[in-house]
Amino acid sequence: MLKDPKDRTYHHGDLRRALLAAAEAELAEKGVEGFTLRGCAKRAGVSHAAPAHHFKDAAALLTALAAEGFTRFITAMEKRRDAETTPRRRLIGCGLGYLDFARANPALFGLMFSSKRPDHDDPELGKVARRSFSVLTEAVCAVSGADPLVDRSAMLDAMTTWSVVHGLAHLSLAGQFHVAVGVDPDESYAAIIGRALPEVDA
Amino acid sequence: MLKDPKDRTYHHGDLRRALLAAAEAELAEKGVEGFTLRGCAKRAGVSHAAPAHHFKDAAALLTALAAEGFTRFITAMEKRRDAETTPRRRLIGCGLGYLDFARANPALFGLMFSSKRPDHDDPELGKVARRSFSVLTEAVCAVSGADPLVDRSAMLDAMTTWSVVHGLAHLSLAGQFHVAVGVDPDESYAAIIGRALPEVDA
DNA sequence: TGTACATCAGTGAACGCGCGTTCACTGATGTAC
DNA sequence: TGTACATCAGTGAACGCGCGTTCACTGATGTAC
Repeated sequence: MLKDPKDRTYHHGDLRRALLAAAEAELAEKGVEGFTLRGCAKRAGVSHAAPAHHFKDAAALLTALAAEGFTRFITAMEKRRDAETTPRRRLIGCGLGYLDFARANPALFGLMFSSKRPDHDDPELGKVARRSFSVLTEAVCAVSGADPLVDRSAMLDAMTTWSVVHGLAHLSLAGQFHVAVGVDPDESYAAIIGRALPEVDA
Repeated sequence: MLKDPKDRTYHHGDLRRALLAAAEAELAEKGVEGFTLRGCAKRAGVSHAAPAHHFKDAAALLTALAAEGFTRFITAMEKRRDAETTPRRRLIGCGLGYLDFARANPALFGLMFSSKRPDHDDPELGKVARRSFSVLTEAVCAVSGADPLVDRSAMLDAMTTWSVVHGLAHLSLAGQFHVAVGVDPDESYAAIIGRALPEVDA
């Protein structure tokens, strides 16, 4: 994460980006509760006063990081979804992408969903978070053929799918499923998501 | 939380219990990330050095609090379960108790499941946490008639139910379902849990 | 192309703050005789 | 029942630490002429 001293210039070039990367590493290493601005600055190789030029405070940095997390989260879901063809398999793909992201970025996932340190009223963060949720609900919609916004049963279907995937992600990260999951987690996870889905097509 | 000064004796009487209560209030007010030992001591009306006689450090206090949370969590599930008669309704009752607890104690729920500050390797905490999980899996078992420990499909059923309830709790606390849930959350929640259940009896 | 200058991004010393921890102490309690 | 004494639980002052924040500064960059 630290720059090569030979590349060292007085001006960093892209400290904002470097701080986001440092923050992510810091988060992974220390956890949300041990996260500090000074630690990020040190990791990015700048003085501890430098971040102030880019982020008002720690909350602002964490808010930006959470937003970046959500865009990567969306990408993870879309990637798995687009590898499938039937609506049902595409929906399960979204769920598996959701779980891929959570397992690959546990600390970031926790920041996005379980921490109060980011400013969840930030419009930018709210926008991208809502967009990520719509990826899942749209996939549910494609299975049931009904719009969750008008059809109550479709809404409950969407909430069910979202809940099972979200719960699976949390419990999996908490290490509750180690034994049960076995060597190929994807297979178990797909079976679990499938169980929570309405039996429309197979 | 502070004692009546007239009751004041040099020895507190039950400072350990008072500290646990103070910690819970402190947690609810400041969040896990803003939780401090000094704040607890102040709230309990003792000097900040007093807690050391009862808890080694903040992690020990939070570990004990999380353990207490799990026992109350178990009670919440059992209460709702025991109000029902059929296995399926008893299982849904467990889930609703799970959600009752999460909504009534959001900060404590977060401490138990999403924080790294308590010592999750503590044997006492591990024991009561495992016991709480078994309440749910036993109820699943009563529905399917199969033992999750031997039957793989029953295991997946248990994981599905647990996941959907856990995800529902998290998302509900995060405020994602406000609009969708309506005036009677229980009815929506029961419908969602029911959707994730195998169709054995009705 | 060269020079002067404004702007910007980073430095490093200093600050006050609240934290956990330590320690000598003191008042209350329990027990032995 | 009374006295002496050990033990225990809480006090309050002191400490060092890392935190966020501030501020005068300085080096790099971009632009006007």
